[in-house]
Amino acid sequence: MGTAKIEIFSDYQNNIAQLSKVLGHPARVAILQHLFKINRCVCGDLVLEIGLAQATISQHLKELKTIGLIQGTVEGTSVCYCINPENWLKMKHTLNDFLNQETDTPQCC
Amino acid sequence: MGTAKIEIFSDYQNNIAQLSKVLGHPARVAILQHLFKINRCVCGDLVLEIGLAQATISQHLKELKTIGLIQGTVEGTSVCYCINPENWLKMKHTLNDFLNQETDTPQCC
DNA sequence: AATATTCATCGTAATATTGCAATTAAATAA
DNA sequence: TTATTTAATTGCAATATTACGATGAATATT
Repeated sequence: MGTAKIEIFSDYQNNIAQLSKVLGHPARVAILQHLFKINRCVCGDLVLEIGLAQATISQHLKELKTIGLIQGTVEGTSVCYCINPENWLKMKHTLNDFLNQETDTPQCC
Repeated sequence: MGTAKIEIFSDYQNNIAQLSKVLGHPARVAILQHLFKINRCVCGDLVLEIGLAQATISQHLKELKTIGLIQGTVEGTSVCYCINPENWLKMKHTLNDFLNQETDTPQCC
């Protein structure tokens, strides 16, 4: 128990859920927002920008990196992070496809 | 610890995160998909449709209902669930707004 | 070489989530 | 009334997530 039964769901359903889950924490939303806002690599100041400990930010960055939404390049002692445009676009299309579902006929309740 | 520090984030960031979180489980994605597919109220067969225990489905339905994505009407001994179109649209716009962020200039890494 | 800076990782504590069996509650059917 | 049906709730176990201090690894600076 405690684990989602992903094996009984379709790849599509698991994909939507996985992408949404990564966006399901305000710190990760804030990180992505900041990366878009400054529109370039960020070396380090994310810890100052968001008010969480360095270890915590690093953990959130890892999740964003694992799913491919951001990419990092080592620059000396620091690491530069930025949005991965292709994967962001892919996610956008996938989620849009799901969100655009519409009901043709009126609901009954 | 263990709790997200929602107080240090903006309402917007928390809203995006909250909506995404609800979509962050394949069972809830499957439920929503089914409601859209059959395009009318569902009375009961969700437990058969998804392969999870009745108590588990009920819990997921509660989360979807709490955030307003679905609504339920009592019909005798059973309850009819369907999509809440207005709230679905609101969510769609909110998430689209976030997903449509774009980088004007090329990334540096 | 010694020190400082930056970030990842480890270990740990607190809380949340997932899933189910059992029970309860409410309405209908007999 | 007494079943029967349906869905919510409760209680529990297993796992996941969040957060942070401490440590480690890599590079830069002195």
